[in-house]
Amino acid sequence: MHNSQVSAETWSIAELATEYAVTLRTIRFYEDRGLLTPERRGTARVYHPRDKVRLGLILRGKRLGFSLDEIAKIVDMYDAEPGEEGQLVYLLDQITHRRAELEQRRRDIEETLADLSEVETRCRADLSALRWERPPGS
Amino acid sequence: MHNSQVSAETWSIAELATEYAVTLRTIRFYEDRGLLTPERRGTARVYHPRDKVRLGLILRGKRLGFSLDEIAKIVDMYDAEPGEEGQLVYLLDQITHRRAELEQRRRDIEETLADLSEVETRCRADLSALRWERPPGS
DNA sequence: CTTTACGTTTACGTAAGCGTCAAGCACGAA
DNA sequence: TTCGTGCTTGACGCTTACGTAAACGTAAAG
Repeated sequence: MHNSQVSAETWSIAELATEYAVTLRTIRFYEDRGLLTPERRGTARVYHPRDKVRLGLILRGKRLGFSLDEIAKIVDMYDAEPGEEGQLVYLLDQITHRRAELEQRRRDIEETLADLSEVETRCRADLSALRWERPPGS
Repeated sequence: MHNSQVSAETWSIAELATEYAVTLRTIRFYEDRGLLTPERRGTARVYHPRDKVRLGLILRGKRLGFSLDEIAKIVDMYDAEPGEEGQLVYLLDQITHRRAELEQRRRDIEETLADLSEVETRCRADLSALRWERPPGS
């Protein structure tokens, strides 16, 4: 073990890939789209904590069904420099917008979960009905 | 008004399209993928309440970021015939699966909303800081 | 030196989810 | 009959988000 001092400060592409269960291709693709900007050590990519966090955010965004373009905007909000007033106002506006979207999604999820429970109830009823007419052990 | 009696029992493709704010193309595409099966009156499509409900479910599924294939499975669960035991067991399994997915998504949403609140707080702080150093009316 | 592991770029392939014509039927009004 | 309106079926195009080779570089280990 030759890097016990600064260990876990940076990662290779393969390390990130296995940790987040994505392919190398995927990670490179995200870089291509400007979502990740790893350091280069020679030709190889070196990922810093910032990149790792961003990858996590990207994947969470994907689970939420956002497109990479949308994710780019969201993720860039996180490490935006204070900037000028107009920029800040724009950011706050974006936040309001995203929040509304997410709350709609949450409602959709609640509804769908409720529907699933209904289907499940019906399903269990059908099942026990089946087992009545054809008693256990047939 | 010549159809005041059985009105709202069936709909044309255009009616559904405007009501749900999608294009005709989209609706036909969903039919092509087996998600909708409208009646045919001559050459025209006639949509019954069942189709309308399904379209609503499809669009909700889309908002949740499911693919049409996944949506097909989900939606088909809703109006599955009682069927045999194996089928019912399969269905219950699917329900468990979907529920897990949705709950993951809900967690993702909660986290993202929390993050957004953080960014917002930081943003508002930066903003008021700016307005302090450069007092109102500059 | 050769193998092995790990990485690189370039580039074509593909499935999903429609948009966008083009060309034509059906039907009521003028 | 002709027009307009609404609907129909192809069929091609496009973007997104990668998969999948192909062909090559680099560096440590045997």
